[in-house]
Amino acid sequence: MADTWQEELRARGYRVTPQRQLVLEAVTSLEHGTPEEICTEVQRTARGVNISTIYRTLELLEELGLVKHTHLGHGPPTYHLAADADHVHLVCQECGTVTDVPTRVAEGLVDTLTRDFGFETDVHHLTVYGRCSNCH
Amino acid sequence: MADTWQEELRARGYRVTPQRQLVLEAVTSLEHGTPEEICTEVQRTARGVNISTIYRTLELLEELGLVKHTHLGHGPPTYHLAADADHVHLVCQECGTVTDVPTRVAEGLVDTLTRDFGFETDVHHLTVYGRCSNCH
DNA sequence: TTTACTGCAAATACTTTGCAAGCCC
DNA sequence: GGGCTTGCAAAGTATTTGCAGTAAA
Repeated sequence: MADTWQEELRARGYRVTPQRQLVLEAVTSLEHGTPEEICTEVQRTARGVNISTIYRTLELLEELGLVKHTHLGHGPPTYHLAADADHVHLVCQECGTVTDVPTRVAEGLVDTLTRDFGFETDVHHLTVYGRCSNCH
Repeated sequence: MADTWQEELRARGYRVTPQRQLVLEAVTSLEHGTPEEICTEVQRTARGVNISTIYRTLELLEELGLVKHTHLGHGPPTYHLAADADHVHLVCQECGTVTDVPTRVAEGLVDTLTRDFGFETDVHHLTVYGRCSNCH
């Protein structure tokens, strides 16, 4: 399963470029990152890369199902690998800390929404706000 | 319990102004609204009110615990009365529809997070993404 | 009168878009 | 070589801030 995504790109008429590889690597190594942070990470290797390329690339990678994003509050969205997405974000409204917990915690919620409302939950996009154990 | 919030304002050294009353009324009648939408609603009564006043007022009303906001996706946040907040938002990633369901559906999740992670969930700020019954 | 509040305009943050040059295939 | 991609700059959308005039108490 070496370079599947590259082939997938080409199969769809897109091209494999250094920028796209770098963005995917940055998302991988950062685990969680805003477009700005990803841009900074990419620029450690290739200085010329523009922020608008980051936005365009993230949109493309998301369309391909390689990365996902979540809204963790006011600011810019956070991107992460779709493959690493098996967790739910807990955001502390007090200190801003983000904790990852297994999606298993939302099983009951998912079942209820499916059963009672016919709603198919995207658990990987779930963010829960509240107070972490340090802040109460 | 007529004018408690006005007294609360004054008690804290703030002032009761027509703008603040109008914003609260707009949030009440809209049920859910972005700052922009609230501004438009307010301006149906008082044309001169500026969008920056809306932002400042919403921040104040939230600090007082009268209104709350949620992030329903990319765009601007949605404000609603704290008193009306007893629901969870289901956002369809396909058609964009927002459905309100009782917070009760998240009981299990809340309990698990409290028990296993010491995390105190703010259910009223909970937004669940996925596909609604019409979109799959 | 005192000083919080507002409107206005400018600044800031985040994201998108147009276009000519560049590079993948 | 064709056309998808990129960098750059400019425009667009969302929000914040400074300041001087206005109004609540």
